[in-house]
Amino acid sequence: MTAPTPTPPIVTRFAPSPTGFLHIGGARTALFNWLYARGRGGKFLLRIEDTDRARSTPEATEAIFEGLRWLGLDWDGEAVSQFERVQRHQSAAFALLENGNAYRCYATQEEIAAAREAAKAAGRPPAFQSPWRDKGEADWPTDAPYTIRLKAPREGEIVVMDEVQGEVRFAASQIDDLILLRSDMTPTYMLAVVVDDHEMGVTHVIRGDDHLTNAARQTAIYNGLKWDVPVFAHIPLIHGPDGAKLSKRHGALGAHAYREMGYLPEAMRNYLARLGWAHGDDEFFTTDQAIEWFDLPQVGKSAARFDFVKLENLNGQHMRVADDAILFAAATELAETQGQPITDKTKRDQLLQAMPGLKTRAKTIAELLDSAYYILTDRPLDLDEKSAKLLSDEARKLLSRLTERLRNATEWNAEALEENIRTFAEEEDLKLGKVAQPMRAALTGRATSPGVFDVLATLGKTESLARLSDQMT
RNA sequence: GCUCCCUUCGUCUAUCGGUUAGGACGCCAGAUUUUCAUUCUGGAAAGAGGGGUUCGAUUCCCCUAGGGAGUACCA
Repeated sequence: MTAPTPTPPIVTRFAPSPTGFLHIGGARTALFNWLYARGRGGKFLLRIEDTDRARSTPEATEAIFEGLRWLGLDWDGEAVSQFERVQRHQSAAFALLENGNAYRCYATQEEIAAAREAAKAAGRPPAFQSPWRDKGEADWPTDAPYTIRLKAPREGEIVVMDEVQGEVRFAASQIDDLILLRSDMTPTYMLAVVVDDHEMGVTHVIRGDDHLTNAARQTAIYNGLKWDVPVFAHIPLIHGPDGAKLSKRHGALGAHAYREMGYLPEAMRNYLARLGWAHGDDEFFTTDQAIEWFDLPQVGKSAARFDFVKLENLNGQHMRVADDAILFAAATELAETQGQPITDKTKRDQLLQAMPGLKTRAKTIAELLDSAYYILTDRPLDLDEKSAKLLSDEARKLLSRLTERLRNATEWNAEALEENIRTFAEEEDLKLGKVAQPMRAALTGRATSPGVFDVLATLGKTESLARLSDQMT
């Protein structure tokens, strides 16, 4: 079933501009590139598009690295800075000038704006048609600033072969003579991307479908340079729960935000991969499976809405099967970023020990930490409303009888304690719940918790008896 | 305005002309249970609208509507 591997190794890339954190849409684009490369023994490169000096910051670059690292999306080699490659971009522009596929344009911005207005009013495509396109050196004014524009084809059409969108055709009239080098001779994005992708050996450009029309423009540049056009795959954007473009209000948060909400990287990868891509009926899968299964033709063409509820469910499923040690590490780390590091050795041990009971009850690490409340706080416990209600006078009397009995217990593990307490309930002629609930309230300060016998076991005899006694007086 | 893309349960999706239109999340009901979860059963829930093509369309074509993207000396 697997397609024959093409001879040139596959190279994909992720090329964010460092103007903010790694948002969720970018993370998914990176994931798709990563999955595609990793599934085919290819390379996944990272390029920082920092040519906009005013908006690019080193902090943002670092945030992107961190987000990618947290998600486990490792890139090959050093990250490339686009800004540092301006000379390469310029020489490509000059090459285009020399082979007749670009020209000097002396049109001022006012002239261009006026021409655009006129075209728009006449209902024509607003693509600016420069009068300098066919002028020669003899016509050039001296000392006037100029830009270098691509001499895009005027006739025919540009066809973009896209692995996701299929064959997309653009009339040449739609593609204007885009600027390659600005009047200060700095390269534009359109040029820089083409040059960098080509020189980095990128074979597959997988990016958001907001770049689909750019693919046509860039194809014109590739053609002018006589370079092979890479395989394009324009994936649909992610929308917010309301169907509108993803904004900060919804899920357009940085990767760090998801981390702080207590999501596991493994679950994020699973959810993000599943958003806009499917492998039959598979919903819950590992990253290795995603690497094995992922392919471009299966990517859907329509935008998907970001659904936190489903993410939570998936995260819960991954937590249930995760190693206790991994969950422990994530929980202690989260506690630390919340400013409440868990330093006490006993508590750390108890947290790890209680993990099997905690992980089936939480959908996020944050929830897990919350339900580990009974481990993390010191006595005397604050009782919440429901647990206070469970501790009626009658219940307290019952508990004091039970406490006496437990004082004599020789074996302090969940199984032995369960047997012991079940016997006690029978002797009292009570259903187990009548004993378990008040006990849970005294032990945890809440009406819900992991199994009480497990709670008893993790807390240990001394602490358990102390907490029970706290409620006796 | 112009160009391009998209449209199956509320949401994410499967289906590659013939299915009782499948799965998952969420929701409802039930079972298990010391609480809460987990787990397990069952249920409600979809092909935007209109034309074609065809023996037969969710599937292919066209139109309409709705949504999205692009249209910069931003990236």
